[in-house]
Amino acid sequence: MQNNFSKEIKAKGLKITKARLAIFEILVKIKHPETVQNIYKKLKNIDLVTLYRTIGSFEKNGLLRRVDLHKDSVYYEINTNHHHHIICKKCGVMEDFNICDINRLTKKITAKASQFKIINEHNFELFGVCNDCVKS
Amino acid sequence: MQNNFSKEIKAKGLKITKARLAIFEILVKIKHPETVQNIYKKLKNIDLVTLYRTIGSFEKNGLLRRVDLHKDSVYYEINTNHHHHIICKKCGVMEDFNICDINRLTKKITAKASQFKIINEHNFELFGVCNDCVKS
DNA sequence: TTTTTTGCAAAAGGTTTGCAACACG
DNA sequence: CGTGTTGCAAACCTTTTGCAAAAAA
Repeated sequence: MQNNFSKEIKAKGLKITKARLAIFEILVKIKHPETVQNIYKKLKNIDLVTLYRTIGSFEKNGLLRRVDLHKDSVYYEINTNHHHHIICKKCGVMEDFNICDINRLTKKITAKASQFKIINEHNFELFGVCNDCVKS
Repeated sequence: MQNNFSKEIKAKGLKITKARLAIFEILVKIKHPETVQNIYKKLKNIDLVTLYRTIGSFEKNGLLRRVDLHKDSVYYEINTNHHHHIICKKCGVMEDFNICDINRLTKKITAKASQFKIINEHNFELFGVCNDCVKS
């Protein structure tokens, strides 16, 4: 059982399985953050429990990023092309951006922090009102 | 029924009630982000359902911030003294920081964004390993 | 063949809803 | 007094757990 995504999964020390390949493929395709339930809807013949377990292990291994969009559910996104999101509080529309200056900021922050020198992950999402919702 | 917190609540157009004052007071005291369940434990004679509804309305009215710490539950924090958090991925210890350059960043970001000019909220949390956990 | 992963059923949590009683202003 | 808020019970939805069968290496 081999395809384009086997390498990424194997590189994390995980076994290649039908479920993992299918889930990884969906995540690569959708690009945008998505809920577990919506990922599940796109899956065929994979149990919801397996999806939860797979997402858990993908997240732990850094294949997946968890994104907080201040919505009811948790969203997950494939962890490539480092970027963040602006979310419209009115209609929910989303746009990506890639300015985040994280290196410069973490340097400044760790210089001041008393308990931390090592920072290796970050959340950064913006919320506002999209141009369409401003008009109406 | 009046105390120090009546003003803040009234300013948002909410009625002053026993539940709202009690919940607001707890949130002011704990300062750190906290789960609904833990806030509930500190409450007396207030139903969990009322707590959920109150948190919902406080959040909508900007009295409360929701903070994503990449843990199982959602955390809430009183929305004063703008700051963010560094969380240790190993032991969960948390430290505040207040460098975030949000104004400079949102200017750069909205200049490039195609669908957004107005940004009025943001998430920004860092994750790393605290100095104690590095040693052990 | 050994170890990990999966599916199913069921349990456990967390959050929301409907409705009648109550309290604020 | 009218409207918004609360408490209770129950529903609902999400996520986790245990265990036996199946699959990967």
